[in-house]
Amino acid sequence: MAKAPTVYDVAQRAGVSIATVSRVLRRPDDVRERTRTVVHEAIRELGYVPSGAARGLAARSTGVLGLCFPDVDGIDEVDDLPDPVRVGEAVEVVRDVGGPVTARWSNLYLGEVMRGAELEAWRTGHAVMIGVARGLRRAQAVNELAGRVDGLAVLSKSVPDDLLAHIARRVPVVVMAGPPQDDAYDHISVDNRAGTRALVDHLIADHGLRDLAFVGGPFDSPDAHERFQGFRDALAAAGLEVPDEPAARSDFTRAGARDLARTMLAAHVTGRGTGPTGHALPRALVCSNDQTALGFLDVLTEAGVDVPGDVVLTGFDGIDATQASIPRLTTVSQPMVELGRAAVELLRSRLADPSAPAATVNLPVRVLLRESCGCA
Amino acid sequence: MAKAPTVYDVAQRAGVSIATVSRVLRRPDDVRERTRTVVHEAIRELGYVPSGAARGLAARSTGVLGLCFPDVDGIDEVDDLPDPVRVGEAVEVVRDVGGPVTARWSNLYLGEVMRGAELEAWRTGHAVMIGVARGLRRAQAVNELAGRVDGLAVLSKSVPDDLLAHIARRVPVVVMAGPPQDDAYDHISVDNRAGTRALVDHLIADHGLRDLAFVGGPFDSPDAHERFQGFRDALAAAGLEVPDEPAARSDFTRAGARDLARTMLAAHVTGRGTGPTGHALPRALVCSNDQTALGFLDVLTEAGVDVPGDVVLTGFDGIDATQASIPRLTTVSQPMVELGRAAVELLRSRLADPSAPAATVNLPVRVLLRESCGCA
DNA sequence: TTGTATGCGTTATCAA
DNA sequence: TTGATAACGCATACAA
Repeated sequence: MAKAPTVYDVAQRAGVSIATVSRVLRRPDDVRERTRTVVHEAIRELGYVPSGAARGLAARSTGVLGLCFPDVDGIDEVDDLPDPVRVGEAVEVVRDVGGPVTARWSNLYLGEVMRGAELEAWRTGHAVMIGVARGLRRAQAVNELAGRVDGLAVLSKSVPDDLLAHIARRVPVVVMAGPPQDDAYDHISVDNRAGTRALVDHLIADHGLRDLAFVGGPFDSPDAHERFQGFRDALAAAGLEVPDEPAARSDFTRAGARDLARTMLAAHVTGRGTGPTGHALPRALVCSNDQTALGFLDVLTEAGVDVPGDVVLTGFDGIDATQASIPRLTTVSQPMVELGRAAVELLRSRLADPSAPAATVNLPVRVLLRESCGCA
Repeated sequence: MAKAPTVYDVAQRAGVSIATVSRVLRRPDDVRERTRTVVHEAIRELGYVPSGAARGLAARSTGVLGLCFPDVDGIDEVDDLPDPVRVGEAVEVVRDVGGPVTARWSNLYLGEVMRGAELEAWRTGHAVMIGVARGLRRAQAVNELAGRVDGLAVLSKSVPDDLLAHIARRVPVVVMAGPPQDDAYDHISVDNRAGTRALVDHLIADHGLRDLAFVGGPFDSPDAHERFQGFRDALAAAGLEVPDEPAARSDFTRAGARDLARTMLAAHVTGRGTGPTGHALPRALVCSNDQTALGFLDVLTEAGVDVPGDVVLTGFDGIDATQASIPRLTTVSQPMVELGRAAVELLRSRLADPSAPAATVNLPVRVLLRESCGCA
């Protein structure tokens, strides 16, 4: 890196002015063919690569869009992250005895969202910069990210409100995947409620189920809450009794769901009333996410309860593991890639028309009917 | 976005010079406490966010590291990518009859690499910018990426050699996951050869296998080639006959592997010789990647061939699906997150000492012994 | 079609 | 401890 060549170097070598060099790159049609050739030659000989910083400064636009995610690694401070250990060239041989399959929901989810965003950004000639709001320096990191981009897509809850308000004064912000909210930002949300509603409609109408229970998620999850509302909508529409609260709440993890399932199973087996299977499990368990449903499936299968024969089970999210379970899980798949694409799309239209009123795009979901609800 | 405030605005409001504003942000200790407070107040009132472009220009360093990947979406041109279709709020209900599970190896792989890179970058106060080398404008996109970062980590084969040479004159480049190569770049490679060697050593030593075959990958895959070398190393060390070529070659996809497996199976069943299972399948199939092994597993299981009883099967990569198969697949897991971390690490040391000789870091892999090789 | 000159918003050097 | 002021590398309005 001897010192990167600049427009001046190229101009000198090509025997033209710096303006011409710039033009060759930005508006080739305004330059005589011969000149263009000479300049390109100089560029190639010198190994010239334009400085993005200088360009962004002069053009008042960086051509970069930002993506801000919450931390999913459970790493909060620099100290939490051990220095990488390299065992040299040693190959470790490990007897893998199994155990719970690693839950990589978040990784996959975010990865897909990024993929969609990158795709749409590429399509429109933008670059993408990613940032994770984590740690104590979170504010600074988010701030710097905002300073480097033309627009910022933020995953709901990943940035504190006041910080978000601050950076939103500099760049357009779109919030991804939160509940539709009435603030100053553009929103891109996923139709949790309608998705659950459609799923439960199916259970009631096509499978004739009437004894359904909802397994909720964490209290502070707006997604889980909306899904529960969709559940209630369906019951109400069918004239069934509508519960005020979920029958139980999971923590959205597979392991947590297993514990919950065991507890419920024990209570029912020892307990009150009988159902088709000799105990009072509901005929259908509508779970607020896939991990929860899979955890239940683990326990039910282990206990000899047939799914969907004895208990119908459904999830939400559409993670890969739902295709691999036995039976495969009926679920509602989230448009993860679309989420990223839509965010970038919204950002672009906001950039094009800064004065338009804040918009909310509600992305449709897809109900995937598989074996766990009794569909072939 | 009324027009973002600048240092001048902040300085005026705080009644100080722009130099002081800059200092408050970069070297707070050089500023009197009282002054600091005043400036911070002005910053907050004005909603000031420093311009990354201006900063990068003045400081001659952007604080951003770049990550360049090959396209994995099969999208080559803008026209290949349909405009996103929003069905409004309609929820689509789909009967999912199954079929091959979508192969998302690349996505997951790249996602993990990014995760590692982001983590390490965050740790050291850098931002990460991603770029996919795809389409006709690939050269321009890569060029622009290079112009915006302090260093660039490139996935092997994602950028043409001449282009790479060009941008390497401006920013340090590290090549990820290619074969160790003797060029001017820093490399971070995965120990494909030693990993396969260790795996096959295990099959021979611990399971007493002597009739092993290697299912290769595409001709142009250096990874597949190295793994084959590791296979040969192990056979040679055990005094077994060493083949010059893989017994067969898959295209690294599960579907392709299935076809291949069917062909092989047919040939053997109708054919020459007999083995423990009544036909001449080798006792062990060492596959060059997981998808290939899983495709074989599909077909073998379907044909009633017991794995590992009749045929031992192994893969390479360590994708999630290998934990879900029955039996679970013995494989060699790639250090994907580590790959990203190491790349950023290398970039940093290169930035710190531009004159150091090009280095190659060989990342160790982990052999995961599971049921498909006969381990409990 | 090309060149000149100015400004973009910071950082950093040097004085004060 | 603070303030002037000169880069930084490019885009662009205006002249030629």
